[in-house]
Amino acid sequence: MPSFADIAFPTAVRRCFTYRIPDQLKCGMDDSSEISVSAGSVRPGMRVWVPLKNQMAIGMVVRTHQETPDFETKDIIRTLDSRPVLSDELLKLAEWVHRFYYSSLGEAIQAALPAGMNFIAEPRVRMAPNVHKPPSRGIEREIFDFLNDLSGDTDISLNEISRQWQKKGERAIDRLAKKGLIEIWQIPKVRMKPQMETVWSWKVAPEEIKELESSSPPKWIRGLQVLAELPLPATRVEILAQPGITPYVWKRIRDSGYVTSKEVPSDQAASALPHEPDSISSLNEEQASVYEPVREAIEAEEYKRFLLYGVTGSGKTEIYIHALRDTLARGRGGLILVPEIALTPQTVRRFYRIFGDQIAVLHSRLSERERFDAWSSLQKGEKTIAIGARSAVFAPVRNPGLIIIDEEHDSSYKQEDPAPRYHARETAIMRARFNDAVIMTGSATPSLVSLNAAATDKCRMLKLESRHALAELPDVTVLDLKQYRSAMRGPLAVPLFLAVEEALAKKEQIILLHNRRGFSTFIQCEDCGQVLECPHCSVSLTHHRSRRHLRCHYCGYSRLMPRQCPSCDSESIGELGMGTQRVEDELREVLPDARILRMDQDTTSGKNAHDNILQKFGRGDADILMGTQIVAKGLDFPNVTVVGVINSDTELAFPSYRSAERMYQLLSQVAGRSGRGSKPGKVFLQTLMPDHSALRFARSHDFPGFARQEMMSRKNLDYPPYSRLAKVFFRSADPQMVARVAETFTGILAGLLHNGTVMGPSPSAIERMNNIYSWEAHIKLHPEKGGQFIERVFDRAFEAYDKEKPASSGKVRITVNVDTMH
DNA sequence: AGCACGCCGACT
DNA sequence: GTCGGCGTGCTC
Repeated sequence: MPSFADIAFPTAVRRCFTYRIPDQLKCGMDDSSEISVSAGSVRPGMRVWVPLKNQMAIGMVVRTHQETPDFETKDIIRTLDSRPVLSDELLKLAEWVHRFYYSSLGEAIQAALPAGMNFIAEPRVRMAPNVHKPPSRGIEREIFDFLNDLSGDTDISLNEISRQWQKKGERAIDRLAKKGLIEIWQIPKVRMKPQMETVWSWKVAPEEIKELESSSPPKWIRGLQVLAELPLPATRVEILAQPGITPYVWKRIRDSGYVTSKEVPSDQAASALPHEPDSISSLNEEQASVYEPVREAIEAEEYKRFLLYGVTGSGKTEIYIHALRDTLARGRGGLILVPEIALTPQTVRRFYRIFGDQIAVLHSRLSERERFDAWSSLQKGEKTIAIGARSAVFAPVRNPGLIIIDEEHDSSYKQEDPAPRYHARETAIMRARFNDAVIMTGSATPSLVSLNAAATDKCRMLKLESRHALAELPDVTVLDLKQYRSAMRGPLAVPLFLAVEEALAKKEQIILLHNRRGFSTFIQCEDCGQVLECPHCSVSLTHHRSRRHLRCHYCGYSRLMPRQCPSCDSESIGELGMGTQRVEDELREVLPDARILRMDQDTTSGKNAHDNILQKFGRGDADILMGTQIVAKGLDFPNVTVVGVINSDTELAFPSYRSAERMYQLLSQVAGRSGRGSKPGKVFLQTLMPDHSALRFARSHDFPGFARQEMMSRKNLDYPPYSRLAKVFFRSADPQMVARVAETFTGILAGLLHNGTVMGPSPSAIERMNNIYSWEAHIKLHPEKGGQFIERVFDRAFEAYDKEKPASSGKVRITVNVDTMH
């Protein structure tokens, strides 16, 4: 009976393709009717090499079956893995992502595989055999000669040709292939193989060595004797480390054929971090009682969801550590997700100290090789805990029994682009369900989505009320900038300025947050009101003072600062808003003796620049750390006693239903930077809107109050968590066509869904970016509806759209973003 | 999404 | 003729 395999490809095509499994690649049944798996047999989770259209491609087997399809099938050529690289569990998770976030299955699978294992085919070219007459002229001749000069039957990647000759080269290659002068074929581009190293062992039997010795010069004999003492196989480095074996002696031993080499996978270098498993601290009374239900759930080995709500410093990490320990004790694995920005050596060290090299760290700053090795060690079961950012939700931890999501409200858990546009928190919840695992999410300012889950018993809320014994919540002062207009010292209102001076005098440290989201320094004409905008993106240009030019932060366009308004020729054009650079300059003027460290995108572009700046500040090499959002994220600086937010309102300038939530989170996080040690902290929030709810509640650290009010306003508007918001995004270089397609497609959606659930379409906030126009529509889905519903709605919409789409609408890209964060 | 194919206008 | 741009349709 023929067998078939459904195969997913890493493209945006949402459906799978069915291939025949040739007999030699089948999983047969043996006599005892147990499945006998022969090497190379096709199983789900393996990558295979198959013909697709008129070329070859790498695909992922997602299902094998006996259902003969009603169309012609092609054969699988061969498998690329000897065993599945994706477990059934992760395959199932990828399928869920594929439905729920409306991505292709291949895209979801790609997200679950480490970089370097991405399934991509590489086209190669070489001379056809027995070609004598070269093409007459032009690029064809040039490329022909180039290939002809390659020695023997050497081949070269098509990419190399494209790099040298660009598009023209690709055309020429096509023609050369048609004439039969060259051959094009593809090989699977398997970038990552396990790291290999060369080891040496005896080629001759030990008895024979004795004989050989007598006829050799004394230097070698000594070398051979030393070598005989060594346990072989050994690496070259190990061998040369022996006294008496000089590089020359080694060369002679090798060349005489006493030894032979082979390639073996190398082990990972041992980690140098401190490991003290016994340093696990016992939980205090409150932590212990909060932890109790978690412990019970871990014991029961069933799906259970917890929301750990506690301010910074209330000891959430201790609870995570205890939960992990109890999970490992039951022979199950653990998964820890943290925001990328929080994935610092400090965080890792804390877990490493207890669990040692049980932990695999999945870091964006690791090399591809290192990430692949970390991934493999989890898959092989050598490591049982994974810690990483968003994409680590797919880490191949075996039999995961516990998933931890720290700072669960953080928006970096949502992947916005490219597809799959998944939310790691929601994906982790599904993974926990599939595995009968416990999931614990934690935050000082939980997302409204999670709070709602707790209110509806989908999740149990656990509260840690008290901050660590010594640390007290800081005093928060709201400074109304309208009242301090004539009492400013540079960018600081007098009370903040005085607090900074006092801290400086006491040799304490200060953090200043200058929020730049939404707008920064822009140039406006005081006569006609014209704002200088980027000619390619409808976004205001940012003034960079140091270079006296204006720059678009989206596309990189730059121009000199004009003397006159380009629209009315008035000379009264000037700066509004304030860039971080200028705040720093003004700060230096009013605080000439303070050592100021600036941290923002401009100063943290280098690879480790971010860590370096934080380390510098941590060591006390600077008094003031000033920067954008980055400075608000979870770091412990015990000597910081004053935190100031220079402009608390800018978050609100960004149009989004989540702006208030984000603003509260930001303010509360930044407030948490103060008073982390034994000294009490002071927080100052400068604002033009002192009555805004986020500020009002932040002043009294009243997150529940803020959440209650925000929840009500969400309910009134039917926004998340009371609905699920999906964004449909339309992009094209043709402004008329985007608008038309957006109208058509949105109309279809409105016909498929209830009244009032489809909003828009409208041009995006940044209508034009890099000369691409974008429109968007938002739809509100019932929050209880799952992936099946989402898939059906959009499948139907696209089906209907295919029938009534206008001519040449193909250049409009339509993307779906379920649970979008903005 | 790619990518080939085929149609069409602009040229050595 | 032939080169290159762009719209259309397909991938088991």
